[in-house]
Amino acid sequence: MVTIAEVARHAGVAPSTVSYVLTGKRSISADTKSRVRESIRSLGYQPHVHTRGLGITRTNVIGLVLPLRAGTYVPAVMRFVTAAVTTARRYDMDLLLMTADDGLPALRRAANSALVDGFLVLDVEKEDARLPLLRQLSIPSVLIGRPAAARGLTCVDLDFEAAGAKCVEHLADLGHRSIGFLGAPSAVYRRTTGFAHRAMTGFSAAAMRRGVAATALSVEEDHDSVLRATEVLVRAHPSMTALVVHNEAALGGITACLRAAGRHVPGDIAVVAICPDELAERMSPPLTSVRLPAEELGRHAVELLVAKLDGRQPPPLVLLPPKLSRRASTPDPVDHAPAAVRQ
Amino acid sequence: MVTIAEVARHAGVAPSTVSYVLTGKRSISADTKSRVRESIRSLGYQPHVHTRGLGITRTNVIGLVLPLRAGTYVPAVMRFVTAAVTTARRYDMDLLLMTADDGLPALRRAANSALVDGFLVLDVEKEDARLPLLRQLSIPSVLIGRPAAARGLTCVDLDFEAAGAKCVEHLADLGHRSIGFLGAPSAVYRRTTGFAHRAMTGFSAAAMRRGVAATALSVEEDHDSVLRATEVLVRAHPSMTALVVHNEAALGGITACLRAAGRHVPGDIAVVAICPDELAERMSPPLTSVRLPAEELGRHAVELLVAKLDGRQPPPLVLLPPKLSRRASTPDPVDHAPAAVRQ
DNA sequence: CTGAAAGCGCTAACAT
DNA sequence: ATGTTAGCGCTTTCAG
Repeated sequence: MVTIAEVARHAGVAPSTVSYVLTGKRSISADTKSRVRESIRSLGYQPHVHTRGLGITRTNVIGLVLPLRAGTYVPAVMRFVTAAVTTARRYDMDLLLMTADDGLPALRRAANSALVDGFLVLDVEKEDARLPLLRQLSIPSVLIGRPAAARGLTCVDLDFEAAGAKCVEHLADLGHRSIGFLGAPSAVYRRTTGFAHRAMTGFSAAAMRRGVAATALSVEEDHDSVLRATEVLVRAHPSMTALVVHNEAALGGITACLRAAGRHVPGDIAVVAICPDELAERMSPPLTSVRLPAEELGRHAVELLVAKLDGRQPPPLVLLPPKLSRRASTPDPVDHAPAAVRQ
Repeated sequence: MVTIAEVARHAGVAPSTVSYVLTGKRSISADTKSRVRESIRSLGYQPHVHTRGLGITRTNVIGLVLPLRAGTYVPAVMRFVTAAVTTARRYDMDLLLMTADDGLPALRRAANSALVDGFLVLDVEKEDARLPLLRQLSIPSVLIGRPAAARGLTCVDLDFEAAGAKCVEHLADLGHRSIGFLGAPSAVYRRTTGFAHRAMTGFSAAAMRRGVAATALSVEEDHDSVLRATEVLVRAHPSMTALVVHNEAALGGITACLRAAGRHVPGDIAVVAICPDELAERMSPPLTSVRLPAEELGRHAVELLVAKLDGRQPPPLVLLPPKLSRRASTPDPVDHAPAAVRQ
């Protein structure tokens, strides 16, 4: 291993001089400087990561904090990783995937040892335990998600409130006057996960604005629960002609469950999903959906972090606007469709 | 910042004693141990990774070398990453995704600066420029792939030779006597990529053993090339009743192309693919396939690396046996099928 | 402008 | 079973 001492010997100077050439913290004669540079090159010297007093030298590594808790759906997380790693490459940076269940010690370790230049944090909860630490660390971080107290932090997220609203707008424009909402498992709402809550809020508020009847229900992950929820909705609200689904697990069986409850998609009931585009496209019939833009979120997150590392002051919050793609599950109203019923 | 010295003072012992309590590298009296532990807790001590003598202490980070060259199909690579990151977590290790196009400087940097404990190298070519460096580095590495000179290195790969053979065996068992092979683009064979070559070799050798007529063709990635290749095969070998396809890009259009050449799958011609299972399942008709087990390769690779880090001596080469899943594209022979023709 | 030398927090010989 | 001490590679005083 080639050390600073060897470089110094090779260049005929003191170790400290080499250090100063590297850090630029004091002026060095052009002659010495070039001699040291030459030695560095010819010996192939590489600074040793574990001995940088203050993070003066960048590591060009971004710490991506993604706890692999039980129940984490890894492929979904990987969509973020793919986007982040691709974007990071454009800035000549690498990604350290930090998957420890309890992030705190790992975060502290990585920050203190100057292993990474900054953090990207996934899976952010409303009252996230990691926030105080992140604020206090010397290296910057960007959150994917939207905690309650974002003060002093940078966040990227989909505007889930607008997403919920957009679903309602689309359906109301098509003439629907009674709309159901199938949300995440109730545990998600009980935890302070935020995004689920915000989508539901957006949905309800938009329904009020448009004078549309709205009924929201949380749905567990098992098939039975989906079946029961749809039946409840259909029975209690026979005039309901549209459904918004914000639950990827439930999505797979939704058409079949509605059919079991006596409703045909899209003839009897229209469906809009909030989910990744690929998923919506692959359903039969293909579902109109507001997309969950993992790719864009990942890309923006990296770009925000790079901006902070460069000393720029990026906006504290980037909220991606929702984009609705219309597919077969929300056709134009036809004459023989069940009459829309005013609330 | 709480240091080991402060903990020592607080517990009334020497710094080294604290260190030994932490590392467990020598026996400490139960009394002292608990006193030190108590001090650590009450002072909130966090080890500072910044100063570990020689790379004796591990960083618990694995460097995953995956050059994101132009043309790299990221989702395919991510299948390895997913498997690797999940397995690494089980050993309490993290993954550093090193995506620089030219791996050499990055490899050297990571190794010299003790950023990672070892490397996992993807995308290994037969004469890989990184091999000499990897051999000479002080940290271990595991290759996914199979270079020509594997001496001193550890490799994991699918046994592509057996995979090619397995396709032939299956088809020969069904009575086919003339089989075609559509391989990777010719550039892949010209480059020393190995796996393509080995699959083809296995195919040809098995055909010889079984006394089956074999015709191999390389296929470019564009649709036209697929069309042309199938036509050539069908025309030149009218008695051909089966096809082995080792080319993911060509797979999508293969059924249509055969149809255009006047052959129906599986009525007129049977098809076996070497590709990920998901892909084969989603085709219509679903294709019999030998699966490309990215998940297992990733898992094995991490496990081999961990073994080396623990000072164990893992086998230098793990060759996963091919697994053939039969699907609709290779039905049992029926009476009205074209008569099998002996060579 | 440059060297010598004292640490940084920690580990591992070498002592007892 | 524990303490003492000499480094690890690098930065940063302190002296010229």
